[in-house]
Amino acid sequence: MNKRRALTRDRIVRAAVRVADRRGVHAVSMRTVGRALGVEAMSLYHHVAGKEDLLDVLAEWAFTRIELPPQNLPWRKALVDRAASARRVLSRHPWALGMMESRRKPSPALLRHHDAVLGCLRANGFPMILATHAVSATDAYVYGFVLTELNLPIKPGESTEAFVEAIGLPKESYPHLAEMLAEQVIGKNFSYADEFDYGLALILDGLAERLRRG
Amino acid sequence: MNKRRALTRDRIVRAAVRVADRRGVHAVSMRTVGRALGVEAMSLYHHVAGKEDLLDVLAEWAFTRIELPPQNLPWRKALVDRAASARRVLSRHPWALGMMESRRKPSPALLRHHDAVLGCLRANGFPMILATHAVSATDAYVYGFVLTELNLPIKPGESTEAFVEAIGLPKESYPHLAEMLAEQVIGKNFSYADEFDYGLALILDGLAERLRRG
DNA sequence: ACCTGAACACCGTTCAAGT
DNA sequence: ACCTGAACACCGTTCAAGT
Repeated sequence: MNKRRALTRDRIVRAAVRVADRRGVHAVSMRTVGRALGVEAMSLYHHVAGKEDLLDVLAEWAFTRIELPPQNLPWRKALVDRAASARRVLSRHPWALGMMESRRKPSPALLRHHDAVLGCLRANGFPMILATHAVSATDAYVYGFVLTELNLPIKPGESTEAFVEAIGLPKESYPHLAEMLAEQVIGKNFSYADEFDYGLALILDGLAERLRRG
Repeated sequence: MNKRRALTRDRIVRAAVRVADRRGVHAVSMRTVGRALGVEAMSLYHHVAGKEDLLDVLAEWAFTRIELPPQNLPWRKALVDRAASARRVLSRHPWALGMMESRRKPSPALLRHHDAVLGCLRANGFPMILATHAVSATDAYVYGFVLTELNLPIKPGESTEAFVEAIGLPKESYPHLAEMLAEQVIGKNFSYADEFDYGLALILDGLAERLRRG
């Protein structure tokens, strides 16, 4: 059914995203993406420089999904919204974060994003230096949180018992970890996801304090 | 020269680390690691379950490099030291962070690490809940910062001009980014690495405040 | 201009065979 | 018990050939 539609860079990216979402980045190959489009692997080379280029385009695609903050939003809400949006996108497409480390040039989508956030902070009276700190700190926190979240042995829906089970290691070796689990996880409806807001608030409170002090 | 030495899991990991450091994770294959040991790829299967297992062991190895904080250290210094150690290790072995997303069970080294940090915070009077927040927030920040640091288009030594050059995009499209570069980067001896301490201080100040308030 | 088939040098992994 | 050679089903990429 795809046979008649012309091959475009855009159709290729969307097919690659589909493959990556469903079967992981490791499954993204010139051949699987070609197959998903009903086309030979070699046809892709007319629209994409090669595998590396395909992965670059994939990373770029993910960053365009993250919502840009409106310039006139209060800064705290803008940063919270942006963090939530980034977290949502990166959680939905786990391959995107893993690719950041290996990609080269900063993607236009990332630059556009940083520019918008800086603009919003400036409009809210942030000195440029503080705006830079704010972007750097919140960015790092969001990326890192998603990274550890993806690395957790359980998915959001699962029971905390499954979590403890998954770790399942002798109490004696990890006394404080065991205490932590006993106190906060077992029996409680602990959700690691809630940690996100707490840590973000730590950073935002710090920024508010420094903005106030001038 | 390696011909006579018996093959062990340990020698295999060290060879894999060497390959990953020198030529990237993508270059780590059963065949290249075998070659590095003067052995056929198939020999590795007697000590390692397969490629996935080899990568797990590689990730585990990296985390064992991160220094554990002594229990009796003041909490703030302990967290700063640990952040610095983690950052150093993950920067030296960039493949480690990229692998977190795809690995399964939490590594013993990671559990041991968290246990030690929790222990140190508890010894410093942290309620368990606050200690959990502290570990979660600083962990996320450190991982995320290293991730963006690795993703930067320049290496620490290079000039800021090279940085601006590398971005090299029309001022009109990114007015605030351009202003930021003009104000803080060009001509100044701006170092993105310095951002690390600022953001970490934001988090640690927040924790100190919450510890004081009880 | 766009797509393809065959070919090359690589992968991970299995398995029967060697020592 | 440990190592290997050959084989299988995969990769990315080149290139000459088709339409």
